[in-house]
Amino acid sequence: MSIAAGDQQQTDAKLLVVEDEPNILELLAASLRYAGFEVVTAAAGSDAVQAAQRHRPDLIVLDVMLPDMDGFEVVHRLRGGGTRTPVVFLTARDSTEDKVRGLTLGGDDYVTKPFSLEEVIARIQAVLRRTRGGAAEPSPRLSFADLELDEDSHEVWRGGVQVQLSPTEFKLLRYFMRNAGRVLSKMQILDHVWDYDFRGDTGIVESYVSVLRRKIDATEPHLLHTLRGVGYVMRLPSS
Amino acid sequence: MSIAAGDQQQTDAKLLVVEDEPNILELLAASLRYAGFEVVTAAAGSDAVQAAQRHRPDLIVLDVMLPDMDGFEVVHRLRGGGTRTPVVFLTARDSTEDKVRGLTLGGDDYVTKPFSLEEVIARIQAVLRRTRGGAAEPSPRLSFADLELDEDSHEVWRGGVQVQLSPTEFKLLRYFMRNAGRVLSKMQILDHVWDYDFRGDTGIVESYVSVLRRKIDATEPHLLHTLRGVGYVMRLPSS
DNA sequence: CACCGGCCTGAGAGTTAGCTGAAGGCATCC
DNA sequence: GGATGCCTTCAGCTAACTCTCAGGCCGGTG
Repeated sequence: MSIAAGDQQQTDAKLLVVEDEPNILELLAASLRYAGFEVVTAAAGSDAVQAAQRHRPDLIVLDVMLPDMDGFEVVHRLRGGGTRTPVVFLTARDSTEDKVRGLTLGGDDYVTKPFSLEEVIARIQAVLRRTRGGAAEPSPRLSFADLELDEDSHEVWRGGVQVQLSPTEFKLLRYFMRNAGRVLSKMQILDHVWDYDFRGDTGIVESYVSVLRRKIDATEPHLLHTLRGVGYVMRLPSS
Repeated sequence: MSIAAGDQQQTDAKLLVVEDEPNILELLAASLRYAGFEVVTAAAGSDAVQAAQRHRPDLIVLDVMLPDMDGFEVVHRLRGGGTRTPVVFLTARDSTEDKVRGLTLGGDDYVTKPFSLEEVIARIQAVLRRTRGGAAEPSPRLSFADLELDEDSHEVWRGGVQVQLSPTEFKLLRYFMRNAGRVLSKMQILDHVWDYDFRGDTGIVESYVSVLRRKIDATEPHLLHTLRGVGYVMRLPSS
């Protein structure tokens, strides 16, 4: 898989990632490190509790299904020990979401498998923003040139005019904006914006870039540029 | 990501939460903190009395059934010590309900288990309002655009015309109005508006939003908007 | 300048999220 | 004990979205 160098904006937050499937653990750890996080990992619930006590992470990414105990049990033990570290849960989509309920109460959140890296990183940053900055936060916005994107409300404006985007279009644009000025290959885009189990080819990236251009890049100056044979980049025209 | 920063309007009131079931204590503590309160906890009656004397909370959330002594005994000891801290009782929906009713004359209040967080927070704020602001309080109203909601009388108006809502519809609307401009996921709504033991899925949120739209959002401008794949938001249409 | 590979884009099939009316069950009121 | 209102589930429907594909375009290269 290919990974962007990008996404730093959180100042050195330390994450504990807990996941028993080695491939997914590796995928997460690598890309979260690239995204600027300090990452420690654990593959089982008991290890997770220990690791949390030793490393004192700012946030825990926690698979709900673990071999020895489930994610809720892990949290329960941590909370019993007095720690209130926020958690982002990873949960299967089909699992009856009974037990997931209650997660959105204490500032925690969840992401369903299979996920896209964009999704996970966005959730992690949102939870960190909330827990760090206290409660009364201004809406988190990305902007580039006269493009503006509200991560919370999923609203997008170009030159002050609001634009309607579908969920995938939104994730793609957010990825571009977070990595503005950086060249992104189609493979990279696929790996970050689409779910990790997506089995199509990069043609779909072309399709979505095309739609995105029509929706948010129809006016001068154009911001989304093709680098033939390399990928795409969001930047102001180099005149 | 889309969790509300939520519900602050009480200025830093300090709460003591007393409850012996760890899960419910955790649920309450986390979400009340999240709602902007300062929270200290106790799991038994004796601890509660001590904690009350040490921390001098503005209000106590008190389970009636405790392992060592019941809630009334706790209050009795506190009152004996001269403190007049207001109390919101938590009680099972059974005969003791009557017993609590007698105690709520002095400005206290009670909530029956299983409760919804909206309910608990609303009661806490109502009691704080009464005890802080003295007696002659104006009726507490929420308003957004030409929507108006009276928290005491449970009356609702859209554009000056009164609308009849069922209890659940009312709670749902109040939650939207308290978090106007903020995106709320169906899961969040379920967690806040429905009782914590509700075991259904988020389909019921769709049903109630549908009804609410018919009752309070049939006229322009529409205030309740769907963000596909994300949740709902109450706001004025953007352009 | 002709060819080739990469890229663009619109159309269409298939899938899913969300909306809504209907109906059963439960509690409450008269 | 019947009637009413409310909660909850469900199924049919619609609109929106995802993804694929094919035909055409464009740029680079021989």
